[in-house]
Amino acid sequence: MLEMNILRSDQDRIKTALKKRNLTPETLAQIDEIIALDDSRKATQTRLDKLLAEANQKSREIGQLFRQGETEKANVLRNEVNDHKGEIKDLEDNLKQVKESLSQMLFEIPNVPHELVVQGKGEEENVVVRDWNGDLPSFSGFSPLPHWDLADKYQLIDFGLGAKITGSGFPLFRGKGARLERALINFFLAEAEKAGYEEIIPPLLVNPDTARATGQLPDKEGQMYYVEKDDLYLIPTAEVPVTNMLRDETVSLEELPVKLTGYTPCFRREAGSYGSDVKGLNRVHQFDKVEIVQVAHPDHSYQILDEMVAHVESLLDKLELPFRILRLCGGDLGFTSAMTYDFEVFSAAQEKWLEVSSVSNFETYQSNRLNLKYRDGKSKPALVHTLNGSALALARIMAAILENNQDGSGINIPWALHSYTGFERID
RNA sequence: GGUGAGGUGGGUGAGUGGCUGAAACCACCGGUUUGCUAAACCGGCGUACUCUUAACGGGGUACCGCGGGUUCGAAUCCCGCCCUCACCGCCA
Repeated sequence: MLEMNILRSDQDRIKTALKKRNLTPETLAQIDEIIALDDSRKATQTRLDKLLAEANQKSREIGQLFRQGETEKANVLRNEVNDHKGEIKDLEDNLKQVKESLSQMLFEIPNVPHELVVQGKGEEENVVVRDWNGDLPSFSGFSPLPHWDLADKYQLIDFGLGAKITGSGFPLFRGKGARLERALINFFLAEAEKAGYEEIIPPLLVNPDTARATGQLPDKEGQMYYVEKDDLYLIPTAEVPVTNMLRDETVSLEELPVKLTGYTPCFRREAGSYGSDVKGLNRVHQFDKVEIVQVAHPDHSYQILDEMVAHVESLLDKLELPFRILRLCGGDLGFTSAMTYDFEVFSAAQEKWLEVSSVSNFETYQSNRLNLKYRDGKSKPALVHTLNGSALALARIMAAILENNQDGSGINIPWALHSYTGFERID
């Protein structure tokens, strides 16, 4: 969530920037409400502190008087303290309530877009910052099959069995399909470790505090699978457990940037999706993903964002996949992000660009909720910037690899994966 | 799941109702000393909120796992929850 003191001191800039998200006027008006409510919070706080100070003072005197045997005077004071108890209780309750509604209202204000982010309604207005200028895969002598047909033909993925065991959107990988999946995971992890990321294998279920801290709750509650009996959520991305490792921590300057990577399956209910978008691997309830996370000094976070984008580029280069990079416009930008680059890979048979990675700088939006700070020696602890990105999401990469590398009689595995798969071709 | 012990500041750890925001030690920072290092000595050393100040700073409040309660007053007493450790049960 946004920082209250910045919201107060910088509200014009923030309002202007938030307009890029095409927010309703009501949402923008909420900022004024928040500030007004915060004013009343301060007043209540001040009044309460004053009463408590008095009560504390008198309590100390009572102790002294009792020791001196002056019980009468003590009793007078005791009654005085009791007289204010009602008001103190009211103020405390009021304060608690106000704080709660304040944070609830703050949760509803999305992050402030970076100045490079353009205004826009939706994905059509995203800015292509790096287009694909090479050739797109072309096929002669046969018509390319979409990946779900290839998966079937070469027995790589069995969607029917997945549906039988669990339901639709839970693919079952088998044989060379399973090995290719595992090869991709290992390849991505190895590349991340080469780039200096520490590998994490986190829990796949998280408690509500954790889900709240990275912003999945209350925002995306309906998108997560929930285990009611134990009050736990299945993670929609490794970002959730990995970023929460640092919740309520203060890191020293030398520890920055913290670089973490983790492979996990990701679980998403994807309520409301339908049509060709969900065919095959395009949109599934369970998929594998290697995530990269960085915790950075605010002065360096955009440099680090570029570094992370370059890392994802290098992965796609090595996989020989045609891709383009978009900077999301205000309307398409995620709720918690200040700037996001999306990577799209061309899937040759579907003739579609598929989103395979999203790399974002959250600035202090996440760290504020996480209470994640750094200390630079002398000054007070300050909030860090957090960033994360997929490097990469497996399902759609798999789809693109299968479709782009088919030659009519089989599928050629990209060279970079050979040592991970142990085979060079599927046929 | 059962029983027992325990959760105090960056760490170890004292503290069973007021003089304890919290001893002591370690770590850390500053200083004295020193050819350098070390040692010794002196000083400093939590966070959040709030009021005040041009600022340095100063005042107040809250926080001893979390949430309630008792009391004029709670780290300390009571209740609930969470977590850790040990043993038992179950188990990949």
